[in-house]
Amino acid sequence: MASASPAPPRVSRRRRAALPSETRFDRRLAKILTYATDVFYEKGYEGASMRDLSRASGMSLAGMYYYFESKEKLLYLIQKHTFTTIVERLRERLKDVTDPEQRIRVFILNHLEYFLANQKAMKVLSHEDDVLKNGFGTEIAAIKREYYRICIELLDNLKRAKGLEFSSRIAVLSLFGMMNWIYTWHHPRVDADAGEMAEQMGNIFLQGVCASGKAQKKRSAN
Amino acid sequence: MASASPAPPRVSRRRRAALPSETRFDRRLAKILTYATDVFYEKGYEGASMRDLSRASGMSLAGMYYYFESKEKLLYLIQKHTFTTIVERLRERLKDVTDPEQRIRVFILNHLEYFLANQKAMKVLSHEDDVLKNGFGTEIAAIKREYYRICIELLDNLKRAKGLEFSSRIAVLSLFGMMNWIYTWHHPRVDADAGEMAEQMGNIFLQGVCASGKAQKKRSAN
DNA sequence: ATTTTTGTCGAACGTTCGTTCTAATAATAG
DNA sequence: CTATTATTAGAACGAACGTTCGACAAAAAT
Repeated sequence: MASASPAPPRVSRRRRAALPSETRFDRRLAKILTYATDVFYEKGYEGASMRDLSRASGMSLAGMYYYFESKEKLLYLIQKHTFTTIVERLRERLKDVTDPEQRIRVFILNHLEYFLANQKAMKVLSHEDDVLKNGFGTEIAAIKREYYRICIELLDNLKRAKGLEFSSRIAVLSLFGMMNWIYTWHHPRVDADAGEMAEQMGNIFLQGVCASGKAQKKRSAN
Repeated sequence: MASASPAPPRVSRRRRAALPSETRFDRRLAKILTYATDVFYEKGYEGASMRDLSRASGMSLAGMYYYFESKEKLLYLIQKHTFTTIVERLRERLKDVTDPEQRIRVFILNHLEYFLANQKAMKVLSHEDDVLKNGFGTEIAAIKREYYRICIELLDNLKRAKGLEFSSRIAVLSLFGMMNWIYTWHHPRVDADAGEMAEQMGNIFLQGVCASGKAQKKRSAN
């Protein structure tokens, strides 16, 4: 498996890379990724076998390996695509907003909207956080760190604008916890949609950090 | 494997259930549970093999099955013990406090203190949430629902006492998210201890729900 | 001292795992 | 219509899986 395998014939990947920019290969691979996401969502990465994945995709076990070289790479592709997309969309949305508080609300809304619209993929991203090894793992970790950085900066801006004082790290990670935990309990039938959820979590979080950040020393309140 | 196996000799479990109330068997089993928790923490339930567990326990593969009848039962024992203990301690602590806000702070402190003192077990409880099937699964789910109920009641009391209005469900599950997510990021060397963490998360959450629950209709704030 | 019980182990069971070989088909091009 | 390339599948690989068996040592009871 490791070292230099003597056979380079496989791994053609992109056809001629010419015009259509989305080859049949790419489209089929994307389909497989979707089916695989379903299976990983239901059984977890370790619990899902390649045979489960092939059955769900309607493709033979061997046929799968024409599209990707290992189960681990498959998980990597899912995570990379999901995470890249959510960061992309966030950057787009942040362009329109300047108010520090609103920018945080945009962050929360973007996260929850994408999370609930792609719940399965986001569970696979959140839950199978530390299963990728070596190169794959570090690449996903880098995107994660970047996403974290963005949120920290948004919060630091709010602190500066409002003269607040609190630990950005704990606040941000608490916020991530609130949002990411959703995959364990949200049911579209009974729970509110992303907009409503973002409103409420935004309220709790923003009023929380604003109020608690104001009092340098503890106040007895009333 | 299924059906009525002809051999009833195994499954003696508790020795004579008499005086010492903690037999050698129980003590050895508890040790194994601790080692197993470490392994599940590192590799996940599906990713950890019985051979991994036997190696960590310093006991032969076959020897393990003298103490429990399956890998799933082992996970069940870990989760049950962990969850039961945290609820027990909570009940004890709540006896001393009557103020609704303080009771919620007690809840948070109890959760975080136990979480950080037993981080591995708590990850195994949080992360391997839906892997137990049938009887095992429903029993753990029942404790979880009970724990959730307690928290909802604490929050409803606060709402009544302060005349607040917000969704208890979203608030509680947000709080659980904040707290449980810790297992993904908390490092004892760099992050604060449970008391400090409970203080800060308690601030964010309580000020958050209090402030956001006061305004029935949205205010433009400033 | 010997029987019974309690604890432990090496070896193996049958099954499933991720992956690969080989060869046959479908699509595309000349 | 052939040559070529992209795509699929059957069968098998060795390794690892959870679990069980039967024999055996240590401890406790008689």
